[in-house]
Amino acid sequence: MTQARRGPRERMVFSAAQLIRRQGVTATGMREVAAHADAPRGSLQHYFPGGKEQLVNEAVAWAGRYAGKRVDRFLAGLDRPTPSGLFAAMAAQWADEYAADGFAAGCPVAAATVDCATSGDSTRNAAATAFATWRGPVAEALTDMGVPPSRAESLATLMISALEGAILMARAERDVRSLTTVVKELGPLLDAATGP
Amino acid sequence: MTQARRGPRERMVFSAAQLIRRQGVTATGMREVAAHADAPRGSLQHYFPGGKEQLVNEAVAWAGRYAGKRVDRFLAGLDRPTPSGLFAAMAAQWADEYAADGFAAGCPVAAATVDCATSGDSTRNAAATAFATWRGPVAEALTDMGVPPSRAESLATLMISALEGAILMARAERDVRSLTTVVKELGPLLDAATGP
DNA sequence: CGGCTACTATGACCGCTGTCATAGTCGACC
DNA sequence: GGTCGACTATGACAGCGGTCATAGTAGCCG
Repeated sequence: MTQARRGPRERMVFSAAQLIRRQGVTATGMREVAAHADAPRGSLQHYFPGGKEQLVNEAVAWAGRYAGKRVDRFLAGLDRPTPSGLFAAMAAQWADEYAADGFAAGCPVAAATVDCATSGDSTRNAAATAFATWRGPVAEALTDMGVPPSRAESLATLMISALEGAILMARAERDVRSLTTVVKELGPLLDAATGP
Repeated sequence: MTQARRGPRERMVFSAAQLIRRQGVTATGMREVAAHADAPRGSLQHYFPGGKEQLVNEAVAWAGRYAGKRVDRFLAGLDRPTPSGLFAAMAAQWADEYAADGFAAGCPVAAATVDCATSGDSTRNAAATAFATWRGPVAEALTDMGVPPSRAESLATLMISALEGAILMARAERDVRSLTTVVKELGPLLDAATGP
């Protein structure tokens, strides 16, 4: 999944995303990113002349693309695609990670939003497009399942909102209960939208 | 609402919460908190011998209590209390603030979770109890409205999750659309739970 | 070989952070 | 008055932050 055989630049973006989703943006240092990526420190200013802001923005954008691609993966994994099934798969990815590796990490986009929405306008913008990049495939998948296009965007927003909030609570409580709860409660509502 | 006539200690906790919800925990400095509270710097180590961690934890706890009390306020403001009405009021508080004062601030509990869930265990714990302090009154209100106790906790979790996520997206996109969307989509589901 | 570009390697700078140490002020109480 | 406690006021410290400057290496091209 995470090929070590990638350019140092890409590795640094990836490492930045990993560290950001664990510690937040401000608490993540540039030197730390380089060390985590096994990349030379001098490459930072070479690949990211825009400084930390650029690196963070690219990490956020990467996370958005990753989340969007995952949606297609989830759809391929469902033999009988339903909205609730997709949502359950999205939440299960997080629940599985938490069960396996602990509750150390959250969503990088959320971290960037919380940490930079006020100060860094470009980062805030990167987070907005990341959410859009994520929401797009979800809404598209919903319409493919029979959800009217007018509601697909709304339901996609609801799904991502509930998921992000549940991730937050799960990390705080060190318990995946919030994730399983939102899946259980939201499932029927989502599937009901596929009817005429 | 925010009486300036309070002890310096309380003012500092309040200011800490305000700054944290704007900038995050790490980006908020102790000196900055003291200045924002018009409190002497020397009082920091006097009132908070536990250092920044203690101050942050108290700010998070304060936010949790505040959110819990707001629920009762919202209920008092509704002449005909319904689950969807409560949820709409909770979201409207944020939408109104964003419309009036801009999208600078988020939820302090979310900020603390994102910033300290990995590093600071005591702060993570404070965030967990803050969520519980918030969820309690919501679930209680739902049962009072006729929601079976078995589902009340689940729906309260769903409401807070969706709200937190919508806050996140609203800040990133500088648009309250996510807030209004989750209210619209989740309302019928919530009200349907009051039936037998 | 010379020259050029891509990348790496360090070291230094300044600013800010949380924390500690010390001295000072103020008011109440015996 | 004298003493004690609560609170305030500064200054210093050590550490880390991002960033700039400069020098170095490697490889390709002509």
